[in-house]
Amino acid sequence: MDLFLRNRTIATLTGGERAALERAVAERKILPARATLVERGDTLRQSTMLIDGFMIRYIDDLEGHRQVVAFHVPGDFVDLHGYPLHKLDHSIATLTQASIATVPHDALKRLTEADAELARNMWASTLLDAAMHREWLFRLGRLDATGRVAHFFAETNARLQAIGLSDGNGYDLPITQTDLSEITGLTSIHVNRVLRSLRESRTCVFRSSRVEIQDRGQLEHIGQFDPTYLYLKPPAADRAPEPTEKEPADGS
Amino acid sequence: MDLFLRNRTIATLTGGERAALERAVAERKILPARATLVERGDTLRQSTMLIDGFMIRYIDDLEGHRQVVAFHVPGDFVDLHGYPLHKLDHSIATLTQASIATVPHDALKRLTEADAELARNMWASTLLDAAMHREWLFRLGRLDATGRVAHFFAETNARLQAIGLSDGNGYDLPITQTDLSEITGLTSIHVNRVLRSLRESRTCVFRSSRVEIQDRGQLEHIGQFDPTYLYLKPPAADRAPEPTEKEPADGS
DNA sequence: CGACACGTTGAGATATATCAAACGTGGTGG
DNA sequence: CCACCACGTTTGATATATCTCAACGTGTCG
Repeated sequence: MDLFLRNRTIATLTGGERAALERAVAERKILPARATLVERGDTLRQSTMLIDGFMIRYIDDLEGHRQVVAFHVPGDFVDLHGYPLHKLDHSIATLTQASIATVPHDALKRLTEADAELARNMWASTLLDAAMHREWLFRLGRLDATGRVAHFFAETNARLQAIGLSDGNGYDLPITQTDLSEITGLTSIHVNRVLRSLRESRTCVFRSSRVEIQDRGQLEHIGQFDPTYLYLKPPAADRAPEPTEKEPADGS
Repeated sequence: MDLFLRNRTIATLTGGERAALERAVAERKILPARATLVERGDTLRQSTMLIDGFMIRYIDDLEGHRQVVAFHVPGDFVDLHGYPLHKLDHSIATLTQASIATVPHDALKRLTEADAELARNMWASTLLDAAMHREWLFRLGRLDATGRVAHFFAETNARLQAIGLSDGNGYDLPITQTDLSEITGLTSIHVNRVLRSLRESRTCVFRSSRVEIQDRGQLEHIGQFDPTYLYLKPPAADRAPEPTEKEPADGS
């Protein structure tokens, strides 16, 4: 029932739409940590909603080194794009133990054909992933090692805060420094040194699977973090109308 | 009327769907080279189809240095994602003079509400951009300077070949080395050195706004290029079948 | 012809990778 | 309980890729 309650990443969905999606869930499962769910090239017949835990999407290079291309938090529709695309260009795995719900693609087909508005909102939800990809491109292309790690911590802080898993000053992040290196395109050794420098500058501490942010302003400055690309909306999406800006009437 | 004929990037669209889109075009325009079309944060009421020329999407850092996050070729729907998203997280500009067609969002709304299949295909088309973003993340995160440039040349070759603007061994690419550096996350000086090394290894030559590929196998190997993420389909029935990976040049 | 954008080259600085090793810690089995 | 192991973390020394700064070349176009 409260299955998707945490889900505010898909802030684009109304309560009713979320409920419809919920009814379409075929199966719930617990996956172990560090399990591969989908391999690059696989064909999908259902999509996966992450309920609890952390998952990543990644691409391997020739030597088998991973580049992580997306990091998923509870409430994310991990591979909704698998519905229009059918076949995935990347692999999907858990980092931690994860609780998931799967939605068959034919259920999605029925839902989207019945409700064009829902369809567009699901479309938008996959586009948020694309926006995040772009910001990651910026991170890898324009930031130095410290900036990349800071940016990831700041981004994750904002995302987790939106779902109530961070108070803005710290959050649990049960991943290794090697995971961080695969996210930031660095070596794990260098990540370790970056972490030390962030610690010594009293910016933030990553230790025992937890990020403690001591100076959020500085962290976000080092990472040149500007959260607009997350398209986060104020938490109570199904209560208050969005106070962001007046919508151009849609012509409906 | 041959407006979208080149368009094979949206290989997901049928002829009829493409025609419907074509009828929705409100305006055609010629943009000058190096003109900004959309600024990060702008709200969109129409989307832009690129008919001729090259465009980019980019994000600026604090010092105003660009990271290019997407490179667009004729036939691309440059900002279709602006329809569900409304507001863009990045800027859009031309590199060369460009001919474009604009489609109002309310026309898209009508089309997608009338035809769920078309809606899903347009959705898929934006997901191809996301797939490209992911490959670019791989490029920036896991490849060295030579690999990044080689990967971009190989990718662009494949994309242009799909729309008949490359014969597989060379194509016009009227961009500067500085543009290349903003795409690959390098300095223009280093790009210059990489280009020399590609030239001296008889892999490919970039000169006078043209890429000449001397050893496609090696180029793709250096760039670890695997085109599956482009989701290219064999170019319909009206053209010659694509030479698959079984090429006479045995490469490596 | 001169101006300006773009390309090329060199020398030195710096960030990050690589290699090697030690350290801590939680879990496991004897 | 200890011994030990696997895994992740930390540190040091060195190598190397890329950047930075500076200068010079080259083509194009008014």
